[in-house]
This record gives sequence, C-alpha cells and structure tokens, in this order.
Amino acid sequence: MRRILHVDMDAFFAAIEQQRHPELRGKPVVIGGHGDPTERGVVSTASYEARRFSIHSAMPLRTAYRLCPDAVYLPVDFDSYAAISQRIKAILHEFSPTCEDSGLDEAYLDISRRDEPPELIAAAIKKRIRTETGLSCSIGIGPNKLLAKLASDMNKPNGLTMIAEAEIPDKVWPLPVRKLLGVGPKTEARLSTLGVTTIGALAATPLPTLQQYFGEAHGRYLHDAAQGIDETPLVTAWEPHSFGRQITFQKDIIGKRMIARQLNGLVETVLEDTREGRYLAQTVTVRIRFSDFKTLSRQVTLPRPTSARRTIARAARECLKRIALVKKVRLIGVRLSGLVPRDRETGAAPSPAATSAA
DNA sequence: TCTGGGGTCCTATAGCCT
DNA sequence: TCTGAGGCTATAGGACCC
Repeated sequence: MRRILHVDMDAFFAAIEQQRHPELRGKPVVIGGHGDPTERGVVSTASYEARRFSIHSAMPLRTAYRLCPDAVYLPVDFDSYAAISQRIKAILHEFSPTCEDSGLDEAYLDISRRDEPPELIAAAIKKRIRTETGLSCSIGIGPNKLLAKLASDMNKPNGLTMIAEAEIPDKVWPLPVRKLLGVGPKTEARLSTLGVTTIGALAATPLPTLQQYFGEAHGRYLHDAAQGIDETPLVTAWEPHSFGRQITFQKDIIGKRMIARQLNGLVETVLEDTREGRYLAQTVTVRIRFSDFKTLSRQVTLPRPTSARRTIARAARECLKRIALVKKVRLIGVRLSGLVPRDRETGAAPSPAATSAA
C-alpha cells in the first residue's frame, strides 16, 4: 500500500506578501495581474481575509475590486514566490526523494518507504516549513495522489487530514463532484444533467453510462476516481513539451499591421525562453482571441526542428494569414512545441513519413 | 459587462494510405 | 475501376490545472 502526502501551501502568494509586509497581516490582500484592480487581469491568490468578501482565484480583478475596494491589491512577484517555493521543495526532499512538483505551492511526496506513522511525518514537515519560512500549509495523506489531494483540501488552512481506503464512503462520497481533480465547471454541469452532483452518486453510475457521455478515457477516469482508485505514479522529472507566450491587451486592438507587430514581439520572447533552455521546436502555433472571446488557433509544422528566428517568425506569419482578422483582437499568443533538446540535434531527424509500406 | 498566463492532455475531424 | 474499412497523422478546439 502506497502512502502519499499532498502538501498545499495556504494562500501562498498572499501569505508571502503578509509575511514580508507585516502591516498587511489580518487585512484582505489580493494578488493578481499588475496589481491595478482597474486593469484587465484576474486574481491569482486572495488572502483568507479577502475570501470573506467572496473573492477567489481566477476572478476578474475588476470584480474583486467591486466586492472589496479596500483590499490591498498587489502584482504577482513571481521570482520571489519561486525562490520561497524552492526552499520548501528542498525541505520536502529531505523527507523523501520521491517528490512531484505540482506548481509553486503544491507537491506530492511518496513516504511509503518510511516506517514512522504518516501523521507524524506530516506534522514534522509542517513544523519545518513554518520555522523556516513562517508560512503554513495543509497536508493530505492518502493511499494515492487523488485521495491525498482531496484530503489536503478538507481542512484548510493549516490542516492535516488522512483518508484511508475504508473511509471513502464516509469522507469522500458526500463531497460535490467538483472536488475531484479533473472535474471542472463543464464536467460538473454535464454530470448535473445526469442527476449526479456528489462523488457518491458518481461512484454509483455505471461505467458504460459515463463512457457514453464522456468518452472512453474520461469516462473511465471519472468512474475510477469516484471509487478512490488512482494508480498514477509520482512524476519526479520531466521535460517541457512546449513553450508559449501570450498577451491580453488592456484595450482590444484592430488592424493587421498592429497585430503582426505584436506577434513578432511575442516570437522574440518565446525564442529567448527556448534558447535559455536550449531547445529546438518543430511546430509553431498562433492563437487569437477576439473581443467576443471566440478563440482560434492555427499551426504550422516545419520540416525539421529549429530555433532560427526567421523561420519561426515566417511560420507564425503564415499562421496569422490563415485567420480572418475581422473583429477586434484582445489576445495574441505564440506557442512552440515538438521540442528537441539542442544537444540531441542530429541534423537528420527521422521523418515520421518514412515508414515502410505493408 | 466581465472573463490572465503558462502549461498538459484528450477528442473530433479530415486527409491520406493500404 | 470503384468502394469501403481501418489505421495513422496532423490539425483545431476544448477542458482542466496551478
């Protein structure tokens, strides 16, 4: 039986700001965008004081401002948060080498090989993080990642919760389906039309029914997840699959020239990212979101992976040409995928078309 | 009227080949 | 020569996560 911990920092970004600016403690603090709640942007993190005003992550900053004009609005200081995140991950690695990063403020830890009771290990982790960073976290313990994550969410903030397999009917099944990892607003709404609103109701829904509505893979996932079944291993090392940059304009823009110029700038930025990581890319995708929020994407796959600015910029322009710019544009994005580490470049990449006939 | 940015993964569809 | 069944791949879009 595996023993997995899910460590989730409490209101991470906001807590860091309250830690380094003591005058913000006890006040509603909202982190997001450029810190100006009258601009376009969304809430990244709201302090627990701000959550009392119904402010939550992903809410438009302007909406948050309407709900609580007196809150302190701050920009996302990504570099600082990343540095503190690294310190926390280093602490976690001391407790187990099998540690999966899941964003700046979350991680899974496999402690199956340790003899001590998991609650004691979790308590020790909380204490270490508190002592070294002044921050609190919530930890969930379970036989797999899915249940560990559900558990960490059950007693926030500063919680320590365990879900054993035998406790699934009592602790998990009464929860709304939305609590399950992988169930977002769309899936929640579709399940609701089937009369399924709790995880228990989902568990009682036959597999063929779920597969009929959600497809083979997603149906199977929902079915297993509702029973608390999750065999996915911790991913401790991974290579990026893509790099991208996108911008939402403060005011929608119009005009091919203007849009092409913005696109060029984005290509430059993305290339800097890939050069830093020493990757070549074979596929270029351009994304446009119009003022009505309709979003289109076009992609070009190049004959071979490259990091040549002119080639990639030309591909991006080709993509852009295939989109009719008939409306105002609020967002432009560029993504490079089909990545190959530069040191693996041979100049004679195997062609996927070069397969032998039957 | 409002809806970020950086990602991953899955699915439907169309075109091509055998 | 025509037609259809599969399989494979590229593309576009959508859902979801932090």
